[in-house]
Amino acid sequence: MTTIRDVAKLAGVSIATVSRVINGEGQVSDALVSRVHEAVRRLGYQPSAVARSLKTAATEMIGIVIPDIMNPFFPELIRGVEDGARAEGYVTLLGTSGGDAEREREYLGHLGRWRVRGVIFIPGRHSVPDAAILAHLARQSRLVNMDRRLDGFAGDVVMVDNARGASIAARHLLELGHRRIAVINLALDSSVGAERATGYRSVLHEAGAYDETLVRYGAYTLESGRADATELLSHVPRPTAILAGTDLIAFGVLQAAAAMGIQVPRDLSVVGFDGISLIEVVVPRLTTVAQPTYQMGRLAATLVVRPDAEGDADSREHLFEPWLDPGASTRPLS
Amino acid sequence: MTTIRDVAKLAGVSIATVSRVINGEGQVSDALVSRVHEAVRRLGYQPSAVARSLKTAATEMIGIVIPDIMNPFFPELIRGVEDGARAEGYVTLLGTSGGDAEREREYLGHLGRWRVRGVIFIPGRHSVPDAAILAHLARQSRLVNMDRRLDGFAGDVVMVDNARGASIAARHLLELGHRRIAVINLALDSSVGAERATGYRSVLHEAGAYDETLVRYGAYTLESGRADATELLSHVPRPTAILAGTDLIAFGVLQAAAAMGIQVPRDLSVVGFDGISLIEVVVPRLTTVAQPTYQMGRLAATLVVRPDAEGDADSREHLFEPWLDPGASTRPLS
DNA sequence: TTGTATGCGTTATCAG
DNA sequence: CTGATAACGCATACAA
Repeated sequence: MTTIRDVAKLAGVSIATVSRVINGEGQVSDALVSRVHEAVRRLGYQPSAVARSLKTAATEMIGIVIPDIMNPFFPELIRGVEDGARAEGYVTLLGTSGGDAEREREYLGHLGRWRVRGVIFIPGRHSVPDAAILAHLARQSRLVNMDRRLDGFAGDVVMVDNARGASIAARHLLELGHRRIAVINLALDSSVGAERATGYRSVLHEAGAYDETLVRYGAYTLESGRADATELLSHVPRPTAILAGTDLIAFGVLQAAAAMGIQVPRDLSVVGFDGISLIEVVVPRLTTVAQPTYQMGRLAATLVVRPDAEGDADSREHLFEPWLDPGASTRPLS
Repeated sequence: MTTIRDVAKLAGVSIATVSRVINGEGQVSDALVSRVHEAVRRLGYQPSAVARSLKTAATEMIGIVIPDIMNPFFPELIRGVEDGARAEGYVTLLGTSGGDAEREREYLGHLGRWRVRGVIFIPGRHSVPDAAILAHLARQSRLVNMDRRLDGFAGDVVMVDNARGASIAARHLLELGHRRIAVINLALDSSVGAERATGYRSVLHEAGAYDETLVRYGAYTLESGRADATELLSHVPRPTAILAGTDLIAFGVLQAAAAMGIQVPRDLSVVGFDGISLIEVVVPRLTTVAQPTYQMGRLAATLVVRPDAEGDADSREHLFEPWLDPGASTRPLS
């Protein structure tokens, strides 16, 4: 490897001057500046970020730990995070945990040893993250909790208002005249499932349309949604609408309906949650409650690298507003 | 931050001993080993990967630069890469270029300055990567080119046999009796498009079924596929089948067909390419030519961190075999 | 404006 | 077996 010393020698200056030129600090005469630049160019010199970081005790790297990159929600989130990081000159270390607490620990450990500026952490469903590890990470870097709530966590939290979103979805169906409404939600052991459950329930209950026997709790997968839907749609009388806890679950519902010869939206209205871009792909285009996934990722990254930039520094909880994104999978009850 | 010195002091040993214990090297008496471990535990000490890397001149990081993480093909690839890296104790730095040469340069620069062990590079469609940057990267780390061919590149290449895959798709339709076959392929300026084009053409041509007026070249997007399909499907007589250059394009074809009241597969057979997991979501389930995306990612990572592990070190070109993954979007011409 | 010298937290060499 | 100590490549305080 060529080092700053090689550049200095070739340019006939000291390494301090080379450093100054490269970082644009201090006053250096034009003559030396161009000689240094020339030497850098000739040697193809690239300063070592490793050495630089050791000296400055800062890395210009952030980490993100997500449960599952195959879940279409996360690529968009990552895009936001990466753009946010990039805007500040940071690069992103990615770790996918598969929801496994052991792998979460492993990645958080890596991130800590690399002394990243901060970590955006989305815990898996069953993860009981090692409190000590998190505490240590938080001490040396900024920790931002996203999407799924980490209980007992004191730092910044970025997520959508799940209860609000769920109530928007439920209200939409009620306004369309539906009353026999089934719910296929995420299991209650995740904050996402629990919060959405309260949203669905409170609105449906208020309208006298909450039927516990039509409520299911499953996993964040298409298969889970399909299975639950298949069972629910065989009830007599059949539900006229289904509230799906996520878009992926809603896709499963669409499949189940298609397989049973039930036409959406004629015979059944379906509402998803998340607003992943793939809702455009299915037929009929899914009606869903969307969240500003990309923006949330960007905010999380900004919170990590420039915490003061976000106005109300006191507010640790950044709750985003979801909105109804109407598709062709819902229509008035006829 | 707590350093190796703090640990040494608390344990009453030299920093050399602490280092030995942590890395499990050299001979250290049991007594000191446990004293060091105890001190590490008490202080919550985590060795600095930055300092370690400066000393050892190795980082245990690899980089991957992809064009677009929203393209569902890449998350699966990344999963393979990350698992492969993780298996060797490496972490993954992610960069998405948006196909922009400027951002590619930026990320490759970052990766070089971080002295990563190697880089998996998937160039964007129009990228003319700076040869000098690549050469420099290749000198200090291992460079693996994936998916889209980087011309003039001398290192390892990992990709599917595109021509073979395209010919498999074309043959499938021919065997089903189709003759009026349209092709919606990727633009020829990417190696993927060009190679698939030769596969489609040679097989169709041999069967006397190659009709240049039914061939389109577009972008890797659903919209592009939908637009081209809408136009092609208005031809008289209408094509009875469409070869789509990617699954996403095929999704666009399905949408166009649905919008025009053309039933798949009754009135139109559609074959995709890539085998992304979402083919399960659409109705009818897409017939496609699949590639071992995850495995390819794993191999690329292994090639980077342990190049000797892959038997035939002489062969630089790792071409994977695609296969037909039959769905419900194709059927015999009636 | 420029250069010299110190130290960042490790690993590894060399003595003891 | 254990401990001093010298780098690793850079940024920076201090001198000149």
